[in-house]
Amino acid sequence: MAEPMYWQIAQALRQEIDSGELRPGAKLPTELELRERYNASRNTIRDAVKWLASRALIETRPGQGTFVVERLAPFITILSADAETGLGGGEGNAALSEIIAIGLTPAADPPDVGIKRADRVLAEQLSVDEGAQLVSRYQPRYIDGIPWSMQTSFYPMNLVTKGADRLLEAADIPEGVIAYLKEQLGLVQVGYRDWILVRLPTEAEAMFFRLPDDGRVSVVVICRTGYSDGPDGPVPFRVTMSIFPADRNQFVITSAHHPPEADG
Amino acid sequence: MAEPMYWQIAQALRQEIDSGELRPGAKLPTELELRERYNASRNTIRDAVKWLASRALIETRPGQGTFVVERLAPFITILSADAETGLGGGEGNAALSEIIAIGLTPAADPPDVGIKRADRVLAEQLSVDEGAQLVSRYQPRYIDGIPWSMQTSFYPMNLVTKGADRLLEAADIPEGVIAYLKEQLGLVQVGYRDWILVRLPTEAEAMFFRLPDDGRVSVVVICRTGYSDGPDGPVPFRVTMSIFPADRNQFVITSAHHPPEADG
DNA sequence: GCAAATTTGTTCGTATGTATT
DNA sequence: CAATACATACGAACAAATTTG
Repeated sequence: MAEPMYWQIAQALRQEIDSGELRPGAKLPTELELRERYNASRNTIRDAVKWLASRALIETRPGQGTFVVERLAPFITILSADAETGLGGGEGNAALSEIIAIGLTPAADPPDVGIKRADRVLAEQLSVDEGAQLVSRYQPRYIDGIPWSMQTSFYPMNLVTKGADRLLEAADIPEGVIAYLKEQLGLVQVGYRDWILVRLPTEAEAMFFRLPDDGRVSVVVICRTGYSDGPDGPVPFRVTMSIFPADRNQFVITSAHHPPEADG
Repeated sequence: MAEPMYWQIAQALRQEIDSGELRPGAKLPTELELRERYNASRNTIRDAVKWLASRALIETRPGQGTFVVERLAPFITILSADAETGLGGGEGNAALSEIIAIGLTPAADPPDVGIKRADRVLAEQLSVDEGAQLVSRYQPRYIDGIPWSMQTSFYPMNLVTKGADRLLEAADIPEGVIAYLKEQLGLVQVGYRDWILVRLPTEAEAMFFRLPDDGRVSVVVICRTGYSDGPDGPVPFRVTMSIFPADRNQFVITSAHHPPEADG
């Protein structure tokens, strides 16, 4: 027995889960019962349980027991532009993306509006000086009441001084900011760049999404920079950072012609 | 003291890491030293260390000690088509994506070629019957000798019977399969759909990428379906699944006109 | 190359605290 | 309030990996 005992116990339990003997939502035997079944100490059983819990196969609930996790049906978000319907995958309300909503009702809290100085990354993305004033608009988003994404958009302050006053109002812009800026300033988004990365959630993100306290669920960060046409080429005018829990979100991007029946 | 001791110790150590007192690569005090410093038992110290290790802030090396992790500079992969240079972001050799390579040398092992029956997902993606014969071509990819991605492409068998014999050869197709299929069969990729998700690595993936044994590093799965023009609209002819470790890979997608200086 | 010292990994036992039913 | 179940914390011993002498 080259492998440690807790590992072997974990594999045995995993096999029960994989085989369907223990179905999602099912309660595992208590630590004391497992202690007897595998003839190991309670600490060893706990090590086995932790091995499975850190891989998101089971979860422990103090006072209740240990349960096989129930996989959430993933939300699928369309990131791409449909060439026919326009740029930016449904930037109507959701600035970044549109969900495949079949009987699901997306919602958003009114935005928190603030003024922020550009850090190095934002300054580079928006082609402004580091420390330049930006308008930030933060919105938590929900699907069927479940926290879905945290979205923050940043705009150079000169858009406000040029007349886009509503950027500073802490109220939703129902037609979408892209449409508002077009109407108000004639600013047209001619393209965008998405930058995707995966990292561990901050404490605030873990709290909002109700992620487990350990670091087993990452978040996907999608940072979209929108461009308008300028005299010397494209000029960035908005950066949107959207945060999604990685365990229940997937993304689809289409390029050029694609078939309408597009899901997995 | 509402918070447990191991948590407080973990926070104290995290603060030392965040403040730069403990720099990346630095060795933490040994468990015995921490035991004295915090006046706790070794098991409690170990719980604190585990808390930090599960969040990828530190790593333990048996026989050596505990060290602050050194962040790898992320590889950035371009997923999008540049409208001018053609479809599919440099599908020359790499089927899916091109890396921003500044002095980096990408490489790939010769492909493993196999025949596989389509499972439900592949059958749907490729619009073939479940169980239909597919050619699979698997290639591990490296950057500067470091495992970078695992890439598997699936093609309907009828491409072979129509004349694309080299799909069955266990040899690289240097000009790229897209170019080969165009030359050989006149098959043109007119678009594609990328499907992105994050999940825990399989055992084989963890081994190939040398990921830590615990489940703290996820992988990003990018599933690209390529389409050609058919009499009744686009027809899928290839599915490529690429696996990347989430801790050292980022992705960029551009849409429409975008500025040339595009990185973060 | 080997033996000793160092350091983390595994396993046991025990006691007490906290959350839920 | 009592019972149940997981969480925290202590102590101890031995094993395995690595470095050092």
